[in-house]
Amino acid sequence: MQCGCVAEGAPAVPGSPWISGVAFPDWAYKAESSPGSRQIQLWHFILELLQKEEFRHVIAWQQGEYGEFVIKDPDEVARLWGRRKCKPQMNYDKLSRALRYYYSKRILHKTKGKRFTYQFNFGRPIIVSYPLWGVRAPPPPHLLLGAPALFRPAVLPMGMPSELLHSVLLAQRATVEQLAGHQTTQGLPEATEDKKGSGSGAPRLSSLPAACQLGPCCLLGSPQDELPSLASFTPPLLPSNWTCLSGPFLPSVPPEQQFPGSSKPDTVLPGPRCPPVTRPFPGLRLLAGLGQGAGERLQLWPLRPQGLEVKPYPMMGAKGHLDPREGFSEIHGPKTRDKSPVSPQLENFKAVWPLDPP
DNA sequence: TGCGGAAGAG
DNA sequence: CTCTTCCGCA
Repeated sequence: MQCGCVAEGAPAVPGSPWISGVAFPDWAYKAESSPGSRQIQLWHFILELLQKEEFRHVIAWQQGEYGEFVIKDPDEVARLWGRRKCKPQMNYDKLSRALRYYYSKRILHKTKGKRFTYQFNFGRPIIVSYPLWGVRAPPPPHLLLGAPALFRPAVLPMGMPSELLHSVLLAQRATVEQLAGHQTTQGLPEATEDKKGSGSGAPRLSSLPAACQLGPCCLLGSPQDELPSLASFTPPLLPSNWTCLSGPFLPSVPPEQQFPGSSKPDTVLPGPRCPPVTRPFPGLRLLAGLGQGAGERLQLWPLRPQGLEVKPYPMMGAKGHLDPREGFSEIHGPKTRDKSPVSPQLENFKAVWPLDPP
């Protein structure tokens, strides 16, 4: 940002029509996720573009698969990226090389057979919190259900950095809003505090109340209070198979599988799994011992919309290393989504927020 | 088109 | 560490 070749194509510019009037939040540039100061990472950038309507002709989410996006205009994306990074010589060849590095980091993988199509590794679904539906101005559920292809459940990868998480949610919400023609005015993840990213090792989602840091996930009583920045998120469809937790609960998630920025050790304490549920999510059943159990995988089985089929999580090699695609578990969205029942009780749904893995 | 090694910059 | 740049290979 000092080279003067910033902006343009850089959504971070103030005043840009960010989905909710908020320029790309600070957290996207946090040192934790970006080496050496606030250098934006490519995947951040990609997400940025994906969120902006004006780039829809250049890059866009692909309907059909979760997290899949298509680079419609490789040269343009490269140009934008180059501009952002002050690398005038940037081209798609180079950019794609960078993207390929993400394969091994399990951030992305290539959608074979589809040109310029990549997919964020939203495998290993974990629960993504849904602050109350409609806490502020989010579109009503039916909107979500009405546009199935556009709202894939927020299936996020274990180890996904909260930044990505935010972005994804943001993106989904963007879509939702665009679709719904909604104009929400508030509520984006403004870099809620955080400032103190404390470099590495610090738990992200620093805006979480202390209580949430006790365990890998937490139920928020009042999202808008606890997680102001997320409170107004429009929740994507509920994944049919959620694994709430990460890190300590999934012993088999070796560091190599973590996403950048989340590979730091420590911090997230095992603590009480899901803290006392004050108001249990209706229709939810907690499987896998809240208390103990080998696998220690807490799964929430929400009302499963029929048609939602879920594949079991991929196993991690004993070695702990996964092939980029290995860890990708697809959850086929409502192929036969009969927009059915996402349940009327969604409004009572409590946010279950996975802390970043250590 | 896409992949991944190698070297190097910051 | 995250790319950037080059390049050979398929």
